[in-house]
Amino acid sequence: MSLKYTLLGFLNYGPMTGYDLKGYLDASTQGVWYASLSQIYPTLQKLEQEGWVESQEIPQEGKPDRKYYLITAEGRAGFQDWLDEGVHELARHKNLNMLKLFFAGSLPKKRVLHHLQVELDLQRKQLAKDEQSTKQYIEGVVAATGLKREAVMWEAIRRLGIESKKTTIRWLEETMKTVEESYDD
Amino acid sequence: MSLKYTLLGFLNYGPMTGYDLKGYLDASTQGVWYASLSQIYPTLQKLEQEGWVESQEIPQEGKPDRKYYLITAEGRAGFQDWLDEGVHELARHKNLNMLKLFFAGSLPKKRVLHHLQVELDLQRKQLAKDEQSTKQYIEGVVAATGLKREAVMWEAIRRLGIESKKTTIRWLEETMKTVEESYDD
DNA sequence: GATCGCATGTAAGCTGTTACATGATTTA
DNA sequence: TAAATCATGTAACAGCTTACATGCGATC
Repeated sequence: MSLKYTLLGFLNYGPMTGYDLKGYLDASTQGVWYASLSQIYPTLQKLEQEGWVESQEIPQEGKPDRKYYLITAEGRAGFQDWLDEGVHELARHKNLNMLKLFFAGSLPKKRVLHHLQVELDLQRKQLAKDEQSTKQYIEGVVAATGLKREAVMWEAIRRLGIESKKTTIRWLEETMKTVEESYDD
Repeated sequence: MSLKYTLLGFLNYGPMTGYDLKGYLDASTQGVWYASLSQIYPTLQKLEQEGWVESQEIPQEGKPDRKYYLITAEGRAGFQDWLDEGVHELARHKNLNMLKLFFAGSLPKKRVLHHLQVELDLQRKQLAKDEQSTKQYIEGVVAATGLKREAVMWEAIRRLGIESKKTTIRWLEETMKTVEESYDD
């Protein structure tokens, strides 16, 4: 269960709430991992049962109490073991949008171009977001926490996200041309 | 349930067994979709219950009978509806290997470089496979079935897979350099 | 006045993985 | 002789999504 290690990885930087974790996850991992709040909260509870994290509630007014999670020594050890473990196969991603394009041969040309254009717009919009926001975000976290060394890999993953999106955008542009030229209706 | 549509998409080209479908899926979608046989077989059974496919058993000796699935008119219509439906958000992939690299700041330099090198080897090996095999595979299917128009998108997806892997390889090489230069232990 | 952000969760259900079971033939 | 290929599946479990529930304060 990889979400456990994702959460543990962030808690290793400092105590946070489930809500905070969701924010960090969305803002920093460039889509390398994703989870919803309704998966995060129960996972934190399981981690607590296993003794890998502890929680501490801070009362608030007008809002639910903030429930901070802190990584324990066992959690830290478990996380380091996971980190150290070798990787031995490629990730297999699933991409519903590309799956649809894979099968799009039986759709009218106009509709294929429309699907491609929608994906292109989405990718461009996301790239613009990534380029302006994530870098500042990382700099902010480093300024606040002093985690300079970690920032090397965060920055690397950020670059990977940007380069991947650029590759996809180039591919979408080229594929639109190919489709325009390659068949009739 | 997207596996349903994936299977239907292939069955739309012609009757096949579950085992065949697994082969096509692995060989042609460039990791755009993935499924195990133990997910494919029950999914085909569900599709049959829903009347979107029909099956026909061909006896064999020494091996289990081959069970061919054929798409029905309802299945074809359902598939076309799905294909035609607009897409409105980006896919979110999860990549365990990259997640580990994201957190690798607390690992010794040597170990980070090792993880990067393993991933680089895997990506290069897969790229080599894709470059030689998938193109021939597509040409073979077109020769056998005459699905020329479909081949435009298959070929496009194949190029996307190759370009994505090249981008990742370039990133891994650059990141190894950055890590070598950026910190001490 | 409606939606967004903050902040926590639960419950039901669907999706997907891993391990198991069978067994002949072919390849390394 | 061991492993891979062909060919079908089942059962138990883990992972994940969607819908629901609550409620204040701030912004549009």
